[in-house]
Amino acid sequence: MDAFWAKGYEATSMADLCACTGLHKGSLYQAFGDKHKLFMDALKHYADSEFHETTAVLRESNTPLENLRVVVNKICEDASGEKGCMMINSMVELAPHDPAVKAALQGFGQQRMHAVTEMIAMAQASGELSVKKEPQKLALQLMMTLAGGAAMVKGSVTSEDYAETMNDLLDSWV
Amino acid sequence: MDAFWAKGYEATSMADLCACTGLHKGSLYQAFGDKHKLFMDALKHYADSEFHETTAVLRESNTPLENLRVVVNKICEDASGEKGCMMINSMVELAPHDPAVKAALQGFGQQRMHAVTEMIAMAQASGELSVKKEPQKLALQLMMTLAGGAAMVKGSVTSEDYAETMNDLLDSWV
DNA sequence: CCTATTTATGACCGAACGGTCTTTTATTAG
DNA sequence: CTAATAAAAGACCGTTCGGTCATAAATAGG
Repeated sequence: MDAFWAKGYEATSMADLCACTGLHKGSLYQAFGDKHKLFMDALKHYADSEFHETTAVLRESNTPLENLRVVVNKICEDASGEKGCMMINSMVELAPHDPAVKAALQGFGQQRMHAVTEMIAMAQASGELSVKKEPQKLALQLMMTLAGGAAMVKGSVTSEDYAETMNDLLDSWV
Repeated sequence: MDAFWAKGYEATSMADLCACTGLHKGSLYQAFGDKHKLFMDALKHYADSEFHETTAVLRESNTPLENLRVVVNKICEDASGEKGCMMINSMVELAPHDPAVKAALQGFGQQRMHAVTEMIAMAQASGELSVKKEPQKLALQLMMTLAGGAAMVKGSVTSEDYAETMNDLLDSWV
C-alpha cells in the first residue's frame, strides 16, 4: 500500500513491491493474483483504514461543529506530506481508464459524502453553523476543497496553508 | 500534449506518442531530446496556452466580479471531461519525485495565484465582493476548490456539480 | 543537374516490465 | 519421525520499454 500510495500504479514495479514487502514475486502472485488485483486490495485497505481512523476521533462529548473540525483536520493531516491522499492520487491517475478503480472510488466517495453531509446537517441543526445552504452542497464544497489541497500539497501548497484554508472555510460557515 | 494529458507521463509510451503525432521515434528524439524533455515541453505548452485562452475572455466592459466569474467558468470548462487539468494531473503524478516538474508547476501556480488575487482585490475594491478576508487567502481557497474539482471530475463528480460548486463559492463572497 | 546538408525512417539494443513455473524449504497432521 | 501440504524462492518467459544508429529520402545551394 505504501509503495502504491507514494509512487502510483504505473510507476510502481513488481520489483518495488518485492523490496517493500520483503517477499518475492511468486509469493505475491500466489497471494494476490496479479498487480492490478494487488493494487485494488491496497486501495481498499487504504480507504477502509483511513475512514476507520477518521471516524475514530469523533467523540459524543463534542458538539457537531467541533467534531466536524476534528474530522477535517484529521483528513488534512493524513493527506499532508509528499504522498498526498491515495484515493485522490488514484482518481487522477486511473479513474478515467480503469472502471474497477473508478467504481471503487465512487463507493468510497459516497461513503464520505454521506458522513460529512450528516455532520454538517447536525451542526446546522444545533445552530453552530449559520450558513443556510443544503448540507449536500456544503459537503461537496468541503470535499472538493479537501481534494484540491491533497493534490496541491504535493507540489505548490504547504501543509500549513492547506490546514488553514480548511479551517477558514469552516469559519466562513459559522 | 494530448497523449500526456489524457494518460499521464508513465502510462504514455513513445509508441503512443508516435501514433499520436504520426512521426517515428527517431524524429521525436532528434527534435525533443528524450521523453522527459518532450513532456516538459508539452506541459509548458499546456500551461501557456491555457493561461492565454483564459485571460483572453476578460473584457474591459465587464465588472471585476463578472470577469472573475467568466475566468472561473472557463477554468471549469477546460478541466471538465475525462482528461481533467494537465497541471493537476502532473502535480499528483510527478511533483513529489520530479524536481523539474515541481518547479515548473510552482511557477505556473504562482502566475495564476497572482492573477486571481488581483482580480479578487479589484472585486473587493469595487464593492462587488463583501467578504473581508485577504485576497491571497480567498485566491488560495478558489484555487484549491478548482483543483479539487479538476481531480474529482475524473471520477466521482459531474462537470455540472463542479461548475455549480464554483459559482456557489463566488456567490458566498458577494 | 549535381552535390551537400538536413530530415525522416525502421532495424536494432540492453534493460526492465508483468507474469509463470519448477524446485526447494517450512510447516502441519498423523 | 514421517508424510502431506502449503508457501517461498529464483530461474525463466515473451513483451515492451526508452533510446540509438546507420541508411534512405527530401530539400536547398551552387
